[in-house]
Amino acid sequence: MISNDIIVESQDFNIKDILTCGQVFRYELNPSHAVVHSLDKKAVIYNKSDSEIVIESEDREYFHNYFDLDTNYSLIKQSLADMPLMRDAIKFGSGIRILRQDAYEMMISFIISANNNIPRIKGIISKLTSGDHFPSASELADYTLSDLKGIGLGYRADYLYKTSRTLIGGDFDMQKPLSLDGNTANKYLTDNLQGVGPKVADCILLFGYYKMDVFPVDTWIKKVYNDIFGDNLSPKVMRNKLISLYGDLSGYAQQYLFYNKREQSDD
DNA sequence: TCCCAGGCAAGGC
DNA sequence: GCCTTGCATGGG
Repeated sequence: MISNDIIVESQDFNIKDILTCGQVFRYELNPSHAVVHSLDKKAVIYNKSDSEIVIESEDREYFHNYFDLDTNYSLIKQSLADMPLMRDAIKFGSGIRILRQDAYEMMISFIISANNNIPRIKGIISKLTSGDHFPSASELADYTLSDLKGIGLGYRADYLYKTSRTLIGGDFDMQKPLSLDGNTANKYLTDNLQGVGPKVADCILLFGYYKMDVFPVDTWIKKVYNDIFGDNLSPKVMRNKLISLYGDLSGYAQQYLFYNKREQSDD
């Protein structure tokens, strides 16, 4: 019997960095191991030795792709190292990888994330899922508005109510963003999905469509930007300046910067 | 009590 | 186009 386990070198792979850098909400981080959920699939991750990590699951191929194991993060970090602000951030989050998550799950998760904090986001998503099952769009559409409000969504209940219906309505093309550049894809999402603005759209594109020419600007990135450059620009201008700075590596750069700032600011 | 959290929609200009 | 305002909820 062939094992489904994946063995990964720990060089560019750190469980805590990957799970707590803000890209994924359905995980548990334990001293001895971690568990991560993607749609209805689950993987258990643990350190086998100082140099090796094991990923256990029932779907080796899925999680090979999910953990982006065909991308060389040493090269990415090398390319970013000489760019502004990056050196400390890369050192701090050296084990980050951008997970290739499901686009639909990212839509739901990041609609919930708007003007919200991470523990609460995790709690709400946890209430939406039953066991390991993440609700499909049509299952979400079966919830009444008061059902959704009852799990603490607040005004975001209306966003999920409407967006779930858009997604099952047939006019929205889930594959469309794949063929578009970052800016055009961002517009496609914000034009069609309730509760998806520029920032949430960039998160969906980065984590759900693996597009690197986007730069989610949230409160933490604003702090980073203002710390360094001092000027208080609009999120849109800030985003465009950052993308022109980091180019096709913007998505990676954003995660290192976000993780660094947020963790260093913990009380 | 006020401020904040991976912001967005709507309305006014 | 840009700018302002209101917004549910829970934690500090």
